[in-house]
Amino acid sequence: MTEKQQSIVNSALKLFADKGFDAVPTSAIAKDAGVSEGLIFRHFQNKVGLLNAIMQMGKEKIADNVSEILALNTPEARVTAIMEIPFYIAEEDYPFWKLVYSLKWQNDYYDDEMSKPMKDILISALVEMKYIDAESEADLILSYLDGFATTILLKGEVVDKNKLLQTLRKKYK
Amino acid sequence: MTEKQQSIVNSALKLFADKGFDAVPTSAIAKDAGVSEGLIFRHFQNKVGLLNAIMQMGKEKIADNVSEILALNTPEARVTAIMEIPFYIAEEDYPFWKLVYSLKWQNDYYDDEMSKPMKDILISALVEMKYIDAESEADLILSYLDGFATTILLKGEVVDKNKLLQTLRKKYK
Amino acid sequence: MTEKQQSIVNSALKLFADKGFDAVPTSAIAKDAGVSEGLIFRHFQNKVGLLNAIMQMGKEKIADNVSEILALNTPEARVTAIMEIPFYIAEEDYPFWKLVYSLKWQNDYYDDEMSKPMKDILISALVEMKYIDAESEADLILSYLDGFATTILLKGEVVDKNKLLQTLRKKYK
Amino acid sequence: MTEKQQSIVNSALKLFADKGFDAVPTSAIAKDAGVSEGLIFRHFQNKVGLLNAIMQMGKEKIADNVSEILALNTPEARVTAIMEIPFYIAEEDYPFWKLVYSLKWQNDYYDDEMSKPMKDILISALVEMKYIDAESEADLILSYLDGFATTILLKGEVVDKNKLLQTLRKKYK
DNA sequence: GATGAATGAGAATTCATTCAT
DNA sequence: AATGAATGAATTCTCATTCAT
Repeated sequence: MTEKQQSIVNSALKLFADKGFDAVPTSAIAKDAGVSEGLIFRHFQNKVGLLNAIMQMGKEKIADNVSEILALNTPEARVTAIMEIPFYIAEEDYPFWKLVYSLKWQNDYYDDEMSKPMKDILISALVEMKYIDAESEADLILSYLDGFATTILLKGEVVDKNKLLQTLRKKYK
Repeated sequence: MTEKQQSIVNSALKLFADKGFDAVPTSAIAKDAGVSEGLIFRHFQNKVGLLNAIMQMGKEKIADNVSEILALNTPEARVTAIMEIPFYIAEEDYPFWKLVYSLKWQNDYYDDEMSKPMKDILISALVEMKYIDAESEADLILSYLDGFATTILLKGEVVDKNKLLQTLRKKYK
Repeated sequence: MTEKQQSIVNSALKLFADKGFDAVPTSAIAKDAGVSEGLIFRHFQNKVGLLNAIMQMGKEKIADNVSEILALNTPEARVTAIMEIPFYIAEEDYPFWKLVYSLKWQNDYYDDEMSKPMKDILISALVEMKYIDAESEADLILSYLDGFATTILLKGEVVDKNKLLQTLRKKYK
Repeated sequence: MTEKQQSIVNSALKLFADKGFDAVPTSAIAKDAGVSEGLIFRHFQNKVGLLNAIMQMGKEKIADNVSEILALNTPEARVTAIMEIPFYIAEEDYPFWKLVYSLKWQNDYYDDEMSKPMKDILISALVEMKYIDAESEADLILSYLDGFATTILLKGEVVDKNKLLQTLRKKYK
């Protein structure tokens, strides 16, 4: 990926995360990226192609996450790690996650791809832990995860993330 | 509000919730509502005015919710009721809540107004219950709430809501 | 003409004179006149009909002017009177004349009707005064008239009308 | 300025001069100019931006006029030259001046900028010529100028411009 | 006579996308 | 690869006009 390509992706990600995919004209992306509008289409075919490229890059990050979690020894550790994912998102990755969460509400395409691997890991961990209704238990934990993500990504400046994590951990001693 | 005005609001709410505010042209709303496009602007000034009207109507619903919860006797009951709100949203109100949640991600204007009263109730209930860090505790519960809302509104057809609630309650017996 | 009809005409005249016929929506007229938009069409058929009604009323005023001038004894007095017409327009008639002058530039329909009688009087007066090229002389005087009208109607607050008239008269002792 | 940009400006000037700014849709300009409607907005932002561009180009023409007049040796020559400006407007510049004069009547924004330099030259010439009330004298001459412009631009085909100028000069021999 | 809801045509503007250079 | 002019379809919004009450 050339420097300009990267610049387009960065600008698009920032703007999409901020205003939503549909609210961002390609002209705004080109301007922010300091390139001509035509270049976006030469590199990414069309606006959706640009979105796909962004999501593709994100998925690779997620794959890394998944393997880290799989590397944990106990099922308990794996479950906890998943639930606490939002607390460990690097600030530089906030735009990507904001975009993922905003797309959830309009488009189920990306969502499944993102959460499916986590759900699979969760269920097998919970089965290993002898939970009777592992699926419902998994859904509950994924709900927590979504809730924490929502809070952290949207109220990052208002809510004390670390205190929140502490409070959470006390419950799950 | 005339019949046609109501029809516009209904169609807009449905479409906004489904595709997102920015992805719905006013022509689509008019068509769905069976009115001329101009009428939207005559009644609501502009597209944002229409959105505002929808949100205004929703806020009244929320106010009702708030007073119901305040009517509960014990702080424990109030806390539980808030956390479980998403499980009790009527299906006919799903579009409104989907819209609220989707707007959160591009526009924090409405959000504060929505969650502020709940947070206030939570904090005073938690103080009454002698929690040391009531604020963090409240944030945690509101995070749960957002997570449950996300799951129920988005995966309503895939996830068994009642089972999920049962699983949740077992934890907070 | 009923009170509301008069109110419509007044508002329309004021707004047309100020912003130009094409720049004034009928909705603005209705609002300013304090009547419903439909009423304009009931009384005047359409927007052009309203303009015609205004111009018709103005023409009657002009006819009065014409007879006053015809009543003057000497041809010199008549010529002078015509040239000085703009200096004697009542302030309340400014909007009407501004409208006439603004329409000149888009629409030759009204202009002829307004200036034709004056030109006829001028020519016969000038013939009587033994001018060789009465027509050119008349055009020159009508040009003066237009110039004074332009100055007085547009720069009424900036230019001292009376001083200007004095200066003019010194030339034509 | 590209060829198409120039074509837009030409068409707009012609149509605005003819029918008035508010009466000309951008679609008509695009059609006349043989370009897509969108191009107008890409180059000039909006309809008013197009008008501004036209006026800006015209002001440069005026500046040329002003310097020519300033180059004249005697104050008498300068005064006469200003008064006679309308007689020397090139036919190709008629549309621009028609536009200026038609805008005067709804919008005084441009007017001052146009006539101010002329008034300044006039006053200093008249002072040099020992006129007691130079300002009023200047206003009178500017009124003449406006009158001649009105006649020539609007009745150019009906009135004999040269004869009129002759008649005028006889007065000011 | 009077209102105000409603319409439909059209006007200004936006925007994804193409294309010559 | 990169630009920027250009397009055409859509989109938001306006406005004269009609019509039921």
